[in-house]
Amino acid sequence: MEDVARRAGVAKITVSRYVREPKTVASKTALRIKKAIQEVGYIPNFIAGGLSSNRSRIVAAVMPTITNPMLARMLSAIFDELQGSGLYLMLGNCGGTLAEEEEVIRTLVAQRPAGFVLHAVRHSMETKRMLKTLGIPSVETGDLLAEPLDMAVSYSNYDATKTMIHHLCKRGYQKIAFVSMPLQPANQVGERVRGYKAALKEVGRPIVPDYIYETPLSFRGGADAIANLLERRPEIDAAFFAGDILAAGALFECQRQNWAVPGRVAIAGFDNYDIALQCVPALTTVDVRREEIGRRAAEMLIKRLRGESVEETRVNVGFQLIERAST
Amino acid sequence: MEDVARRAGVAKITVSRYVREPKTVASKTALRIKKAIQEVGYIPNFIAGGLSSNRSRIVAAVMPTITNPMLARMLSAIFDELQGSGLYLMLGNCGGTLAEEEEVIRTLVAQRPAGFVLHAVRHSMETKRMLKTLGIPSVETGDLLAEPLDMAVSYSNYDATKTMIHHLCKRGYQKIAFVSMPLQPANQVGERVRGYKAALKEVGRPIVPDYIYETPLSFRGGADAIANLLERRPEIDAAFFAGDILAAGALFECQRQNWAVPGRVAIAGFDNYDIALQCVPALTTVDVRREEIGRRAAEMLIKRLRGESVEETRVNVGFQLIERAST
DNA sequence: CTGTTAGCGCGTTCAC
DNA sequence: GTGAACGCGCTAACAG
Repeated sequence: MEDVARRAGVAKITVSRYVREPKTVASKTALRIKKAIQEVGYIPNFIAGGLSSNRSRIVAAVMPTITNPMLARMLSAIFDELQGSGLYLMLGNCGGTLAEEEEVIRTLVAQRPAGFVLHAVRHSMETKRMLKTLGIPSVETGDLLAEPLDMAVSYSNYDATKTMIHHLCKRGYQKIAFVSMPLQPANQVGERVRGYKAALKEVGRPIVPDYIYETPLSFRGGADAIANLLERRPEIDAAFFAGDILAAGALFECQRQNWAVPGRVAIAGFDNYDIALQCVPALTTVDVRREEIGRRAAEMLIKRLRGESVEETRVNVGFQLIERAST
Repeated sequence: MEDVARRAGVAKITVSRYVREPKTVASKTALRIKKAIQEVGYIPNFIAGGLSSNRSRIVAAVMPTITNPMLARMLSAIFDELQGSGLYLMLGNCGGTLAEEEEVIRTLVAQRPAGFVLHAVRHSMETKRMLKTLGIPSVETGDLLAEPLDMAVSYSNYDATKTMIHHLCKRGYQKIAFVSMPLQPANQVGERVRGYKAALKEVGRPIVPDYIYETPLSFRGGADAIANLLERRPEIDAAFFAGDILAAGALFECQRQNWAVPGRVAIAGFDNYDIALQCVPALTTVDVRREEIGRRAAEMLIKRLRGESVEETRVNVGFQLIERAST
């Protein structure tokens, strides 16, 4: 940068201003600087800039996994939005426990990110302390918590599940199973189980522990679930899967076993992943607009980083029941 | 850090050493420092450290998209490996052209990443210049290029496709279509088309332009492809899809249309995604170990960053033809 | 609109 | 095994 300044016959600070806000320097000067930058092949160093301005351009996203297509979609939306504002995206993997998230955040904060996107639905005291101490804004995306750390954009897993179970009841199904990925302290499964139980209670049905099944989030997991459930409890006539991947896996198993869907068993999913529309029969599911969650989460962070105030810090993007042939 | 040093009765530099390499300070001193760190709630700042040591802990991965499950798997493996060495992962989105990649890299280098993982198969001159000027090591993962920029871990898209087409020929299929995502200057589609054509040539079959079809990488894209191909060219009796997502979408379309697979048309995929094994019939496909590519790419970068020399800079992880019921 | 001065929080280099 | 001085590349704050 020194080099550039000399060539352009200005002070370093003027070059710095040109790099950050080209409009703040006179157009003649700007032109000289531009030329000098090209001659020297200057590549700015935002790290050094961040150190001196105490402001980094990095946003950290902490997710349980990125191989889940739904999270990948959200992450992608976050990324696109950040990119438009010259921000960078750094990844963190938080597993399913508070301790894991704390550990990841402890290492991430050493990079002094400008903001955090957190997908976990709960956080340790130490996590909260670190974010507070450093004054780093955050957006939570996993569920619409009553009291977010800072900001939140999501939907209610509880309501969404309840709505789906009510739909299955209305369609006349009597014995409804609930299948999900393993329950973890920090994931949304707990809220979904709550929704399932609440719906059954509201229509006066008993809660049968055997109808609740945890399995890995994969096609195979869904297939195993439906096979096991129907073997142990043949009276089951509908199953809700907390993820279309699970539901599709179950559907494939039904095809292999020649169990009619929804004749023998109705199948409902969650997420409205592409496959839910494309598989045969198409799956009833819940649409959650992950892209919108990602986009708005990024927007809120960006606003905050610009120093603007964010009026709505707890945004509900809602969900939508999508009825298709599988139920 | 000053604070911590005072409390522990040592100089800042000793604290610094403790943070980076706890073993280099005497155990008694270390204990005092540890205590002081906890008391103060000190959070190290690797940004500042990087500025002074001219070494960052960030690795940038530049991919065309992360919503592709295959890339997500690779990315996840990269991430896990980096995490073990205290490195961070930053994302970049390179689209399909050299210019897009150049632009993304131009902005990413401002964060002075310690290394790059590049999935594109070609790069602009300026991209090469930037990486060279800054001396940033890189690993390419998109294809096994003859002359990588620096290091490369991948497989041959050309060979893999050729192997698959030969398999279809051996199984007796006569009119074989090729379906892929849109060809872009920097993606692997070109290599796969080359493999398709080479295989047909080797067995003395004509190359019919109508049999080559580009479609968006989605279930819907695969469904549209098979529907259009069979309408316009009913003689087609097998189709290779450059992605299991496409192949599965085509399979779903066949189920809707009651076209027997492989009776009416054989379907082959690429990637050995979970769905290929689970759908009915299971899909013949090519297994590419994305996790291994990601893991080894990260390993090579880590070695390089440690100052160790990397003997094998061009690693072929190979591929494997998986024959299943769909062909 | 542009320049000067001071310092961000560390690590490097040498010394002890 | 530990410490002091200096500087990494840039920007805040103020002045002109």
